[in-house]
Amino acid sequence: MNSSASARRPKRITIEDVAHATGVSRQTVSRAINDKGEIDPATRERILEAARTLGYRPNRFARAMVQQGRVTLGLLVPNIVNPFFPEVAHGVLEAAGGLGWNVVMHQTQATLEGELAAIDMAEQQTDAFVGYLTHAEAVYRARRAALPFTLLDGGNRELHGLGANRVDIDFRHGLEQGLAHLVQLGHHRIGMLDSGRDRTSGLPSLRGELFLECARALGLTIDADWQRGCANSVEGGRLAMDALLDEHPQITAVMAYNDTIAIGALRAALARDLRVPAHCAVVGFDGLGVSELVTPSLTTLQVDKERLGREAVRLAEAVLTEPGRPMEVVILRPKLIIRASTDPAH
Amino acid sequence: MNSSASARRPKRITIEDVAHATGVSRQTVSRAINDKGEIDPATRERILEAARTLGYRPNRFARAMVQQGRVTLGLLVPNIVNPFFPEVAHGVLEAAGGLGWNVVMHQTQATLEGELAAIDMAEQQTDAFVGYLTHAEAVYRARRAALPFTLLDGGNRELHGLGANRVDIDFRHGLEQGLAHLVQLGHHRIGMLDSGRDRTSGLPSLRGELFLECARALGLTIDADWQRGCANSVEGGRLAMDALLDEHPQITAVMAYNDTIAIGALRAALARDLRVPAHCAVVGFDGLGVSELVTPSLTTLQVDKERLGREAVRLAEAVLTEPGRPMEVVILRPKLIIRASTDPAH
DNA sequence: CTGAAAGCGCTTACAG
DNA sequence: CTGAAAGCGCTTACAG
Repeated sequence: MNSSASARRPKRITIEDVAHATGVSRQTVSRAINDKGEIDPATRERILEAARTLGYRPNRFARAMVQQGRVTLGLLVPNIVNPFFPEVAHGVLEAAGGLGWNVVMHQTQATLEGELAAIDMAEQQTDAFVGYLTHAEAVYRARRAALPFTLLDGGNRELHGLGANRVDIDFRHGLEQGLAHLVQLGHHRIGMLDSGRDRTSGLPSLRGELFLECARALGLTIDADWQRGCANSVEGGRLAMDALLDEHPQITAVMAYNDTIAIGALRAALARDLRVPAHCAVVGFDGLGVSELVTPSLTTLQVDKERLGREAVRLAEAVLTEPGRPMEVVILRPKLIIRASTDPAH
Repeated sequence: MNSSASARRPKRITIEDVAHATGVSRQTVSRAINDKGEIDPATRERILEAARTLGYRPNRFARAMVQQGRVTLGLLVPNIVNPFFPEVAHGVLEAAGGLGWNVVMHQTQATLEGELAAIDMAEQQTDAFVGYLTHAEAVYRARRAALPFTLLDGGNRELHGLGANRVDIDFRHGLEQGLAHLVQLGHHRIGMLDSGRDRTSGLPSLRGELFLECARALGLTIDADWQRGCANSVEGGRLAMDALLDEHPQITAVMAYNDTIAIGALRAALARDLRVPAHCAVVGFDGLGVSELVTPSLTTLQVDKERLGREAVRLAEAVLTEPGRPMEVVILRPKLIIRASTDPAH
């Protein structure tokens, strides 16, 4: 009789309990709780009082089932502490809030297990999700879940063929602008601090590849050695920049995979008493808030991260409204922000 | 017959529809969907196929009602873009994830309306919430909601008497350490860049008040004019520091309300060709990641923001498990991190 | 102003 | 291996 389940769960207080305690029916309690009219103020007070003392809270699932519950959106980010993602999250939260949607957030750490776990949660608890998936297997799982989702582009090539709604960043256009800016300033020996993520395969990242293409299109000759993978951190950028300058002192400018790595590059240059940009110019990517606060301030390709989030929600809303809808890809162009790390006049 | 409600909502596909389409009963469909045993593999496939083509997804509210749904925790932050809060959120997400809880996030903008709206959402959609409430009225609403919650300390004095579970920051201990550090370096004319938030009342903030108390305890004489309110931004700190240095050039060090304001102070000093720390030392508060990246790097009182989040979840879990539980206040001590903005040897 | 009935969409025993 | 019954905790018409 006293099963372990009933022993553990203290048996939740229901509307029935309040009804009993007050000597009225369930729906009279419902009227009081939901502040409907058509109820005697005195009994209303009596019921509310009883509900309070019993600690009654309506079961939100039961309520949601009969009314129709609010839409809940899952948001998957690798890690909210990485300063790129709070801005994306902000855009998502604002847009979702405007629709009256709830947002439940999951961190995936960009690992396969993390992504699969987040998808499983999303499948159970949400109506759709948006966010970053870095493993093709995770995308397959998401599709099998028959749950509408919108992918945000982390620059992972493999995911492009997978036919999901996406919000992409136009990395090529960003790199073109950055390189053209450097060329205009007279640089032609330009290195790149690439992400290390894809380097296990021995290949440059998508951004790294586009860098080479754009450089060629501008008539630059880039030695293969001038492009180095590094860990995605300030320290990673510092180490890679240090090695790059050791080996190839003729380089006069570097483009970084992102601002975090670029800040590491600034540190390496300054630690060797190299002047930035006089001896070596540095360009970042992403336009994090911190890029404006470091010394020298960082020239960067600013991505509208809030808009990224807003567009993702817009696509999610579109799919939810119109299930058969053809796939849509939104492409956002980064904007070149010129600062002191390339422009001495800044 | 074609009411506007039914016209708008396309009528959701239910388990019954799948059962009809396949010619089996509801619970056979349930078995197939939930991958239970005791089902003929062939019918299972047939059902799954039909479910896919019909676009069937189990109603999560119905399911949650009969099983017992996962706990959902509300997380209220002023704004996720402010770099203090992602770390708190990270702690919350990690701790909640460990309990198998979902987290739904709300931004309040620290306005009364924002906080009330978030509480209303939390009341409907969650089992408990944690986060920042800056208005006493919002705390009253939260208590009336009979929903367990844990407040995180934003330094708002008014909220301390309200008898809610809290995780506080020991501002006094932090300021003591910061001031003692400055005194040890030989500073005795020390200014403070205070928050502007509470200055409408003409009073210093809680942190500002504690600053004065600690300074007195150390035998320092602080002119009332040396303490200035400012907007909570880099620019706010810059403007206030500029004015402070104009009016009181004898000041040799400043403590800031937080790192953001301190970074503004650094900028103001450097713009006047004052050397930091030789001409003026600067101490921040919070220990944001950016404090390490600016030049000079910023001495600060580091708050363990992730732990803040974890403790909040722990308290929420405790209240949920043991409803009658006495109030608990956890107090976290900031840690002095000495860097170049005070220590020339750094 | 209040209550009896029906139903929201599922799952969980229990028969067969 | 499959189905008829009961029930999860609410709200929404509908009577009275």
